[in-house]
Amino acid sequence: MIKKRIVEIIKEACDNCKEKGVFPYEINIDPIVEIPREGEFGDYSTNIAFLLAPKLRKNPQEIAKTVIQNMNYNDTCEKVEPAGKGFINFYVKDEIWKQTLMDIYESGIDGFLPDAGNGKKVLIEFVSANPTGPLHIGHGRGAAVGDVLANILKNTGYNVTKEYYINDAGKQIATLGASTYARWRELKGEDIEYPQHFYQGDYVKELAAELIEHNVPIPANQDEAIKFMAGYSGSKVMKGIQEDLEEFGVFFDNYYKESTLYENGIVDDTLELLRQRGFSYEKDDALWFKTSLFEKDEDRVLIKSDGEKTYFASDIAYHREKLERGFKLLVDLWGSDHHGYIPRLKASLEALAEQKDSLKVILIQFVTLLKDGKPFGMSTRAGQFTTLKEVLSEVGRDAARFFFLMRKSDAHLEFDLDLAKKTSNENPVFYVQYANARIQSIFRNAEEDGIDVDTLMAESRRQKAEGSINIDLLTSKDEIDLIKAIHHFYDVIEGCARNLEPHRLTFYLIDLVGKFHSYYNKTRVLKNEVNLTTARLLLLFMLQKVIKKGLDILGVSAPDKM
RNA sequence: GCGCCCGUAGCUCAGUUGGAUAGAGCGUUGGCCUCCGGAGCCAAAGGCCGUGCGUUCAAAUCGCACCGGGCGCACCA
Repeated sequence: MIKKRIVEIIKEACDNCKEKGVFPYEINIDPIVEIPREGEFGDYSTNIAFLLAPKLRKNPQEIAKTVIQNMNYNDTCEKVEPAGKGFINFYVKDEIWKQTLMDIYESGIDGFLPDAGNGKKVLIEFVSANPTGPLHIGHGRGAAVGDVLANILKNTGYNVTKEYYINDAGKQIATLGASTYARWRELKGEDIEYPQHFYQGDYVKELAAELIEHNVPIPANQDEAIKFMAGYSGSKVMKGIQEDLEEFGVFFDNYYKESTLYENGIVDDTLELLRQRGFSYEKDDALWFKTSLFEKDEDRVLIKSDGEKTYFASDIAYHREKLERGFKLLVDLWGSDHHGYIPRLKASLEALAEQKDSLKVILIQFVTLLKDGKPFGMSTRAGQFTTLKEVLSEVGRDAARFFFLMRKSDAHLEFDLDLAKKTSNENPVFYVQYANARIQSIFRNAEEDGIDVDTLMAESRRQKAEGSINIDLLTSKDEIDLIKAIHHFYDVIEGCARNLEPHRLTFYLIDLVGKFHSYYNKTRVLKNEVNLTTARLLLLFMLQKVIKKGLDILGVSAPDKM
């Protein structure tokens, strides 16, 4: 990593300044090195002079000059310049850039990616839709974001577990049972009123019809029948959800049932623990948690006056259980309408384990479907669904996943169905995939010229050892820029992981691929002088590795032909 | 009333830990293959970064107030 080398160079320079007595004392700040906006400010820049200025009581421009004078950068940079009001800009040697290309080849793309996680155990919980109806498009967005985030964390050295939490103990499942029972009686010819608060979707009728069709024996007692149907419908719906997720390319390591928390006494244990520590109290025949002790929020009910436990109670138990399973970082993806729930849950983790910061909640904003430029199918009328399944069959997995990741997750997303279906440059999915197909096409043509790209790579590796490296012939600005862009994959992935923001990868890929398309248009790869062709093929080889890896993390396919 | 998110080009949106002259796609206008895939490329036009005040060497980014949009504020799940 060149950036790390730059940080070292700066630190060394500061040490030199101290030794020579230029600085009165040891400088102990981590210099911030960033990639400047494209332009004349070099490959990297640091603001360290600004940070030192108040301490040394000197003008930042002067400090920048002093630091540079005491800097040994010749191994990495062709020049280092003071700029602006006190920036220090680093211009990395082209040879170094080219060298990193070979280094990435040596280490492989996986070895190249950062190891920020260091094996840390992460539990990422997402979707977690109640099994009372099919997944809708909002769940799809959560599924895409969660799955890709998991991929990113896995690729940066985290030990990741993906989990789906099933609320199977609450009232909703009971209502699903009652709904199915009511529909079942209707189908049996009874004239009954179907209550407003029951599930309105047609899938309930279908479930009831199935029961009749397959002659499933129904208990005669009404309560037992409802209970039976709750179990039946719940597992059927859950199965459907799993099938939809599978089609979407999302697989979970665990499905964790709320009911197991009760069966294993974890909820009662947790409540007892809170009571012992004095974080709960009784009022109006209910048991309350002292949220206000930890967060700017009101106290919340754990056990209602009728003796029933709230969802909050089991959620606390669930998250405590996550910590006890050894997870150090808990990532939850919730619909943004649940944002008000964050403080109380964090408060509970603080109360139980002083670990409120180990919980990171990512909010998923709403998705609006657009068709013919107009919002579509978002009726609030009960029972009207715009299901994930429908969207998938309309636009396919690749476009759906890619589109869900084109916005940061806490921003509204307009999902343009027409655009997602287009096979043109307007559709960014195809734009990215097309780049890969184009490179592959060049490789196919190369093969016709008797060049096998894989053997070529091995060859260039040997040449490197002999000191005559083909990549020396990559001299144009476009080529160096492409190499830099390839190298920045590292920073992008690191940023995605640090901020838990997978959308950055999507933007990076679009940008990277744009550089390639531009390069392709002005530069001929094949049928040049043989060493030049070789050098350019090598560049494309590494570029393709990054594109494929990026798409792989997004869970989007990278076809060789389109 | 209280809280959270959002406000950047005509539209949809990026903008790194606060950094230098604000970025892309679409749309508009005008160009580019005898040539590795035109599902592509190049160029132009387009901006009070919602408004005001503050913090800072430096603010689209942080703080406060206001305006506008969305969403929450149950002994619901």
